[in-house]
Amino acid sequence: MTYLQDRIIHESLRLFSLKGFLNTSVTDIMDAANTSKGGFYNHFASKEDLFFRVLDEARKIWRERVLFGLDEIESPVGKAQKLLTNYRDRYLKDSENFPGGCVFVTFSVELDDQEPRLCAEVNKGFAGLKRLLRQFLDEGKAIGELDDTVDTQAMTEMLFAAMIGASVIYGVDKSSESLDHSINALIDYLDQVRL
Amino acid sequence: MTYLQDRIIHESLRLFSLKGFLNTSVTDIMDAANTSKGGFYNHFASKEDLFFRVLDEARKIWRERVLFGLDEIESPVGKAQKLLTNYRDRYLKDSENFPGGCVFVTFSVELDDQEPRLCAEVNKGFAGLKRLLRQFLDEGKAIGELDDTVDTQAMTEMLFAAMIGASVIYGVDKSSESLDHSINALIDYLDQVRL
DNA sequence: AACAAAGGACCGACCAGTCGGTCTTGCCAA
DNA sequence: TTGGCAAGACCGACTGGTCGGTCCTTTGTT
Repeated sequence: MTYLQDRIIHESLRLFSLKGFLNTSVTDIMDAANTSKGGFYNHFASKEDLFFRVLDEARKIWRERVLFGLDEIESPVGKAQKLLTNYRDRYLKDSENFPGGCVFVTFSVELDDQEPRLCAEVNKGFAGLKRLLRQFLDEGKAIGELDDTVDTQAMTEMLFAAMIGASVIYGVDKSSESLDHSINALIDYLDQVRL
Repeated sequence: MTYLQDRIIHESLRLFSLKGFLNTSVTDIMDAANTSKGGFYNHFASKEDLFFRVLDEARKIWRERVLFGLDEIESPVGKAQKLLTNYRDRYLKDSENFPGGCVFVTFSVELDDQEPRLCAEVNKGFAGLKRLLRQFLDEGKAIGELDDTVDTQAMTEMLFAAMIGASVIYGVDKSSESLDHSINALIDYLDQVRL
């Protein structure tokens, strides 16, 4: 991984977050990374190749930010709550890497009906997050932190939907207040269902 | 409003829902509507003009679908719940007009950092929906349907975020099951906070 | 000398939008 | 009733410009 490759990937990440993949031209990226077509195509086979490399990097950053400190918490519901605050404060508000909002959401919305192969790769990440949330809730149920009657699948779908929605809204209006409110409401909700 | 204009607007609505505004070419629309460039530019000043006309039509359909039957319900919280089921069953699942999912979400995600003027128009609709949800919750509080301690603003932000998120997810995976679960969880949540 | 990195002119395809022209429609005079 | 004709709906080749990608040239390092 050379310095230039790294610069291209990170500038792409910023631009994809702002403008999406299809509407960011390779020339845009070259301008932002201060290089040229030749420089780019020496390191990347195609724009699609760049897509997958950027996606990898975005996932790495996402995990580092959102899963931070989760292993220090014992309560499964507490883990879910910590994940939510991380998601809000350490991930969505990161305007350095994601100035236009969550890049996974941008990708999935623009690619779902146009580039199914690329979108499928994005969706793997979504499935992973959903699985993780579900796991926390199921564990909470298993150790008696949540009532037996709680429908963990429905709760997972709702939490997940609200996280995605919060990211869309924050990407559009950049209002910390709305974001804080919606995530806090989710955290409070988890407190309420906790026994 | 001629027949051709109407056809162009409705085919545009479908294509914008699938591919977004920027990634749908006027030629794509002409092919779908079985007409030609000349035919199009006789009725529309520009692609941007088309955007606003399509947006108007989408809003009309949205209101007709989502607000259906609300005035027959007296309970404010019941209205919010009816709005949620309408949103799910009568709006999101309408693959005739919105085969690629909610067009407002598609617009706002792709336009927020690229076409602020167009995006601002989309956001007016979002603000309206949020105002409506907030109004139902505040009315519920006023008539004693909800506890005085309920934070209606936070609850509104959460409901709104979950609605937007559910629409993103449904647009991507077209899974009725996920959609039903997340919306049902919201409806149950409103039942739980209701006194 | 040898070779990888970087530069940028260039290619065909496609973009939004224009424009000269054709064809259909319906009105009006005889 | 019929012939003439204007309005405007519609067509599609065309324009300037941008797209992703190629390839030849130059630069820098060893």
